[in-house]
Amino acid sequence: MTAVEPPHSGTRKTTLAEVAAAAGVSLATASKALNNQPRVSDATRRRVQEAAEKLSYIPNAQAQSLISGRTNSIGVITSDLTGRFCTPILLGAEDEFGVTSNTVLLCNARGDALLERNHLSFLLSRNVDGLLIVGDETDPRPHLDVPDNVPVVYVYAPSDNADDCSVVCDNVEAGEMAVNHLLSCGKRKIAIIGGSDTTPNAHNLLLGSPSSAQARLNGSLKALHEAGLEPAGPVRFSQWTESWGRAATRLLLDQNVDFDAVVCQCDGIARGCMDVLKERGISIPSQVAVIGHDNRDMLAPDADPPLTSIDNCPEELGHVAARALIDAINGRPHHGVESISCRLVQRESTLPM
Amino acid sequence: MTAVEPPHSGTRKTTLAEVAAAAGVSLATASKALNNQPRVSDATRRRVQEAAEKLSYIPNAQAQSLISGRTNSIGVITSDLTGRFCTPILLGAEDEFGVTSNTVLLCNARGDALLERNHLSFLLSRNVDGLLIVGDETDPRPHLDVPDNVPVVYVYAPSDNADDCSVVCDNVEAGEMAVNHLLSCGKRKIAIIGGSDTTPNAHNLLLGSPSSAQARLNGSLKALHEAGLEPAGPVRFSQWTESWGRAATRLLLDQNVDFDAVVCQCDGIARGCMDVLKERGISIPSQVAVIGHDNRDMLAPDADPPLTSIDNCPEELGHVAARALIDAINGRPHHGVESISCRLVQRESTLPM
DNA sequence: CTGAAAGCGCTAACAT
DNA sequence: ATGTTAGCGCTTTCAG
Repeated sequence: MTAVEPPHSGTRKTTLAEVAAAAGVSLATASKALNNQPRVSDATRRRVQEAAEKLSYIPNAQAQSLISGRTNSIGVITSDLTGRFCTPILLGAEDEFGVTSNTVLLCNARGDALLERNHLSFLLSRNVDGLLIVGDETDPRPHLDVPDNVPVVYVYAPSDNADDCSVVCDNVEAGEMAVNHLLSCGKRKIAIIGGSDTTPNAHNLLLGSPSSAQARLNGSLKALHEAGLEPAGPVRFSQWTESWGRAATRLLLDQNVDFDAVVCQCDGIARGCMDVLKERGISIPSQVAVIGHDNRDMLAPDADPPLTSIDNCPEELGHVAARALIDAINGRPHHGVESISCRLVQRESTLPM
Repeated sequence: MTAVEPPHSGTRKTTLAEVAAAAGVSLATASKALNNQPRVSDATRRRVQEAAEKLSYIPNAQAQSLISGRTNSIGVITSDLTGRFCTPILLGAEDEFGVTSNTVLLCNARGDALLERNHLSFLLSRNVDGLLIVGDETDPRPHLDVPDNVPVVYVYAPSDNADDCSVVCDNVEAGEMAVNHLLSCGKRKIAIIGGSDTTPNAHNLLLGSPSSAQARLNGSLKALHEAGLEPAGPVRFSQWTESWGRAATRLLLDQNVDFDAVVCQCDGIARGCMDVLKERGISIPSQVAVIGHDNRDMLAPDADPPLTSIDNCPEELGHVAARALIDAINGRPHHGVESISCRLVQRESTLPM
């Protein structure tokens, strides 16, 4: 960490007083003129605006918010080191705020609770109008203690306090969607390769908040049961990696499980699965169809054949979360967990084209 | 005298005045006490700190920076929609700024020049102490017109104004490094599969700033020439995708090019290349070694075999850029382009292990 | 329609 | 060692 010195004496910014002087009016009039307040003659207004333009006047947001009590900025605390969830969520949030002219103060807590507290008090001292807490897992995270005039929305990882507002993606629906798609393709013997099943702790069990692996599985099982089916072979959990996808697929094949489709709980697993199927000369999708989760950029569209996948729509998550936050800032807080629907992206790993 | 309210029931934030009153001291003393200024007795200081703690006092950053003239915040404008470059760069910058003292205002311009200008004036009105402009390509980008008391550092995509400070990764060195590693593994017949060669426009030609594909190629050719070698087969450019990697590799094989190693200009291409090699029964790395660029999380480590790759160290880019920005904020601006070294990450696609 | 004056919350000279 | 006072740049009554 490098030391920061006192301000460098550089060119000073033009103040409103200077603009007023240049336009030959008082401070108050200049302020009204620039803020489109009513009690200013058109001629004066124009004169002030021209002076401001000429001096390239930029209003001081600090001074403004000292008065208004509003900063038109929101704080985002994330623990997402890859930017995978965070970036699309921020994009969505920016879209929403764009209208209101808002700035995002971004902090990365790197999953460290202490760092998170530091960032939090920092953002509070900056008087952010609201907070977006972006997790990188679907498991619930501890409620954050924040003065209750500052609204908070939890994104991706919900708060463990049911009264808080959380926006998450619907992994149960995602699991269902995967199976239903395969069924619609005429597949009936559907195997499932799980991701990493972080055993939910007592806390999460109480809340009934399973890991994303469990949630996706629950959805898939539900869809199977509704069709009067059971998964082909045992469902195993290990990691969210290609190598696990390879290993799990080899297991299925070596144990002579009879299957014509595989739900892989992430695209990496699906890629590993496809590799092994191709290695064994099994054609995709005619003999075995493969579907993934997450619709990851580098993994799904460019697979061979391109991989059908369930997109969690993180950008939509950002939109909805931002809207909830704006509502709360405007005095209409949301409560509880809001689930965002996923989207099926059909490609050739399930559809012969 | 206003009653002191507990933090959770109060709507208004506690001010320093309230803390001072609670501690029975003046405003000035309270300020000194909390800012560890010298002229306060230990007893008083403790009393004030306790009062502040009890009232959960949070200083108002707006008021502070109205006085100090600095906001302890920097603005970041990015056009990186995936967060791939931006996130690690932000992490590096956060490290450098020290988590407790600085905030990052993040804006995404989505490659839109107008939106960029909007964000820029927004950040300026917020009096950011400096600006980090993060591109998503290695090609130079237009210089940004900013009042010269606000320092700017361009990251990843350099400014087209040589007087500006830019921090970029050294793709020439990366290209060299890839070839030299293969040479050190005993390979001599090295093929190269290029990425997307965005034809540099007249502007870039003048600046001598080739695309990253060209830069990497130049480095690789340099290393080959120094070893008295030429690339095996023609070097082709198309896209940064796996399918191009597959196509290019098939071309090499079908045209009977004699090669024992391939430099792929990104990990996706390398993955496609490996797939085709395996498909044709060519063993990696004993018959043909494969090396990629970028060391992408989901692509390189989990390939089969794991893919050796050149890491562009974006986090280091963030560190260096942040340091340059801090220097500039402190009145010691950097000028010109600074190149950051890459790092070779050895895995089994080049090394039998 | 325009301007003088009172702060927003805080720090930094200057008293005491 | 502590208190008083004058602003930082701006908006907003409230007089003219």
